[in-house]
Amino acid sequence: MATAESDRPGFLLPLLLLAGFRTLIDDLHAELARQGHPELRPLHGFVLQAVGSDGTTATELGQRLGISKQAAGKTVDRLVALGYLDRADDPRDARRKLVRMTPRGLDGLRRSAVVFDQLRQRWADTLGPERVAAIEDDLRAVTPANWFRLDVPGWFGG
Amino acid sequence: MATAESDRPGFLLPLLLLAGFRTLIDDLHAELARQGHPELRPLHGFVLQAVGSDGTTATELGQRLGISKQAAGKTVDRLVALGYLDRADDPRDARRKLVRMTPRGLDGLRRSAVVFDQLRQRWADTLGPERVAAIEDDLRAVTPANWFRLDVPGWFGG
DNA sequence: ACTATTTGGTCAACCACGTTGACGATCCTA
DNA sequence: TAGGATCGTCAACGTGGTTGACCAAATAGT
Repeated sequence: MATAESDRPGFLLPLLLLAGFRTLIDDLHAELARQGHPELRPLHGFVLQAVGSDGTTATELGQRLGISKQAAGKTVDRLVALGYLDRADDPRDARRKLVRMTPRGLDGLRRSAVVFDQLRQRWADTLGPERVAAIEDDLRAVTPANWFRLDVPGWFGG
Repeated sequence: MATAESDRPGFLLPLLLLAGFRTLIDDLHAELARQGHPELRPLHGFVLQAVGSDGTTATELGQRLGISKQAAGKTVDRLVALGYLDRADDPRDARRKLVRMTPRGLDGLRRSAVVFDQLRQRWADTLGPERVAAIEDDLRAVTPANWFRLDVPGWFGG
């Protein structure tokens, strides 16, 4: 039974959306730690996703993530130190440094995708697949398109 | 027309939830800035909410927000500096410092609530009220209960 | 071909928001 | 009254952002 409209102050909606997001992220994080990636921070999966199997540069990564090239560079530094990414010179442009995924990075990304799929399935088991799909459709309808294309200003927070 | 299940990789769901959250928060933020509260950071509204009209202490605030008392203290520092909160000695316990909302803080909190209600209404205009309610019901069902009671570890992120 | 501009990466300083550890001061309890 | 718990704060640190400055390399314009 749905609660009456008057019982739903507006501040609950953002809180629930945040709760949903963080629940998924925390579960992912815990599962990745169990699967041999304890150093992978929650947002790193999205960074790996943004790097992609073709690799990128720090500047381009920054644009995709909607953050400055300096911030992207620092994030790359950390993931390089953790062994998830590496840097290589671009033979065709001596200014550019290609950022590519290492095998470990690829493993982390693949596992992230698998776990996310499992978590979504768990929601579907609880709510029914059509309601999960409805949430996705609805959120797509009320959020700017660039959000789910990953080129959004500040999607990291901050 | 809903997209087929196979078209919905799991990583889209958290992204859409985050997009929904940040869209609301950004819109709130922009509107609050327009209404005379440009310094209010997106999360400050939740802090004011947690302080409440009765006031609290830093330690208790930390428990409500699921962060350390030190972090809560620093957040209070900032909001005091901005004129949204003030501190007073507790006459019955010299260790405690009562954190209370100033008139400006109360104004910010009230406006936040109004704007959030308006934003929720805007979603209802687009999606239909029953689908917004369904999103809320569904998210309640798949997230731990403490989330929407505001006493959750690390709901700030980080 | 040689300047002038743009672009890519990095350094430095800074800020917001969190963490842990330590430590007085105060309160409560045995 | 001694011992322990609690409150606030200080300090050091980590992470994830920001701006500004700057050099080197590529590109565009004359």
